[in-house]
Amino acid sequence: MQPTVEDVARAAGVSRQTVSNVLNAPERVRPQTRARVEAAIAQLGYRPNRLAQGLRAASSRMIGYRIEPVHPHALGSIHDRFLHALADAGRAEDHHLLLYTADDAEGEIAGAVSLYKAGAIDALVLYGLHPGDPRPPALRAHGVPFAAFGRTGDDDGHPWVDVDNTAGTAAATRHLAERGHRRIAFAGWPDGSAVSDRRAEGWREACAGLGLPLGPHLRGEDSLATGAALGARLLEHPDRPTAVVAATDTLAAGLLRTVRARGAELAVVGFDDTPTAAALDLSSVRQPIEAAGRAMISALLNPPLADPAPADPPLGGGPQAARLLAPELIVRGSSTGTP
Amino acid sequence: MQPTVEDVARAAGVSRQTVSNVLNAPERVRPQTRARVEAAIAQLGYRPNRLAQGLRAASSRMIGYRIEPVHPHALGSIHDRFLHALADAGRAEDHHLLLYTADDAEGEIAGAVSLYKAGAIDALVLYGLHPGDPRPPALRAHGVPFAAFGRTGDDDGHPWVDVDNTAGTAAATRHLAERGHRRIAFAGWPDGSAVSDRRAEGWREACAGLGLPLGPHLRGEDSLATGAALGARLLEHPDRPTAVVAATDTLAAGLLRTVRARGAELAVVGFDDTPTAAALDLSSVRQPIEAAGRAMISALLNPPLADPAPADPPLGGGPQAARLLAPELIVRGSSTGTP
DNA sequence: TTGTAAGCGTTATCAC
DNA sequence: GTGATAACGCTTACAA
Repeated sequence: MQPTVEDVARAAGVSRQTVSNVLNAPERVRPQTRARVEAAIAQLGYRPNRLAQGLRAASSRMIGYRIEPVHPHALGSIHDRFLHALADAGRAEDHHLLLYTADDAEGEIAGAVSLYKAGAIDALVLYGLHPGDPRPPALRAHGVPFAAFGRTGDDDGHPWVDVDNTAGTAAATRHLAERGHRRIAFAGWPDGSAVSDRRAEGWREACAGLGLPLGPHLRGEDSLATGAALGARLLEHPDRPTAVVAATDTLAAGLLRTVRARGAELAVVGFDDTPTAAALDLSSVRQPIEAAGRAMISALLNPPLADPAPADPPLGGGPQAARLLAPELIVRGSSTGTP
Repeated sequence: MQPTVEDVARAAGVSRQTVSNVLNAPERVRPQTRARVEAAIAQLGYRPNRLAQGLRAASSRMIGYRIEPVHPHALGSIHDRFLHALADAGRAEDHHLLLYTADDAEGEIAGAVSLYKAGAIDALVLYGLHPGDPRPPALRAHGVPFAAFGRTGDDDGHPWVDVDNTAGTAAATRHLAERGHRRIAFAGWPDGSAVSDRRAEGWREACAGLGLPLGPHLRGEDSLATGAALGARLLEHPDRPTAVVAATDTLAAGLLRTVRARGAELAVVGFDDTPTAAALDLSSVRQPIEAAGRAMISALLNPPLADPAPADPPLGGGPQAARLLAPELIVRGSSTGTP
């Protein structure tokens, strides 16, 4: 059994509430008394019980996070970096992450709502958002506070943080142009993926800004095999590019495999700077995940959660701008040959 | 505000305790009454408050887990698989993971003790154990229950689960021998790493069992660059091997880079089956992490935590045996050429 | 400044 | 089978 306020009070020769005051409103306690209480706390190794605090305060100081199964195709991900960043940012605010699993988005919602209603979590962190994502509206309907890492396109009702994907591929494209490449392709996922679209947009805009013709825009699912196949298509393309920007490291790794297997010359830049990128000597765009984690926690704990006054001016504007974080290009050997 | 037992009781026209009985001892309640209460629960969306339950039961149903910063050298890791497995195994038992961060082992201990004393966690999961690891004795001294994934060599006082590293490299070695290799090297970390030692042992024993001469045993820190350097040493070795078993995928990837850059022939098998292994077409030994996660949770929640009777027979023997899990060799292109 | 009293939501005990 | 009472550990009015 752990010591309680009562034990501390007895040891210090004061009442239970004085101990509480020492912890929560020290200025109200005579220094001498305070010192005695603090000595007792230290000596007994007393820690306030978080469950009791939470029950009283109606706040568990826990943030829910659904951990997804590791996708077998994708090469390592930045997910573990994100999780660590989140946990670390929470530490400063005395909040912790509560991990849970679910089989699908529906189960994720049900699990989150259940944890919230049970008072196990105060809020939720969502990631991997996509257009039409069912989670934000569902959580909103159930009154579960949350912040999102990524956007769905309909993000006005909740705090979010995102990485400026467009800026990332634009930087990659400019880097390639600086190395002398004039014909730069892009490899992304199919159709309506908002992330891939934004990354393609950065490439397109950068090419336009530089006065370069637009190279081929290839699409395929995010796997190594697809990347390799796209590489073959690129090398056999009638209008063969000398460089390619890929929407992910996985695709880039596939491209690179084909390129290297054939001894061909094709500069490649990936996205995410996964550990695999370093292993393959692949240039890649690195997301500022640590900053994103801090921004998420801050978004969750500061205005939205603390003061949900209904008639206040909407969030937008100032703070929102700081939530779009700029990525950084990491240059390696895969993009530094000459065309 | 969420509904409470009281609300449910009022809605069902019974008393608070009857509601509690419906949840915790349904057989004691007349079916008719029970149905009425259950309807009220469903209609109100009532969920028992976990904080209140925890306070009452002196158990938070939370398991602490320190998430370490991502090691920048290592290629992806199996850590995210482990974490998911753990969280998923906990779900079945209605337990959740509480993530926390720390700067070093000392901070990890302090954090864990603090969380435990605060009633925020019931127990801890440790991983990355090494001989002389300060954590088990410290936690034991503070009375914090824990289970370890991995062994320190002095593991009698706590539940643990480990992967049979020796069996893994032995399987890799036999696989290479079957492909016709007669001279097989090993690349591991330096000195007293228990894990590397066990992996080297599997290779050594398998070679002996097969009547093969022992190839060179190289050592270096776990990085890509080191792997690449070891690869060069191997290719220039006076007694050049035709295959090598590496203690990690990171070392294997480095070896492979040198091998492929020089167009040399050297079969390589890694360890961990990280996503990078698939990317590099690298054969690798895959740890049964999902099973390990389940075993950890089970070790934590079943005998040790539920019934810490002091004078009982020690754990050893039967259950212990099942805690050493057999890995699986995943064969890919890096080891299927002929010597 | 310090102490008294009440309540957060749950469950176990014990009468009825 | 059901209902009143108490207790888990903490905090916050409020009174001394």
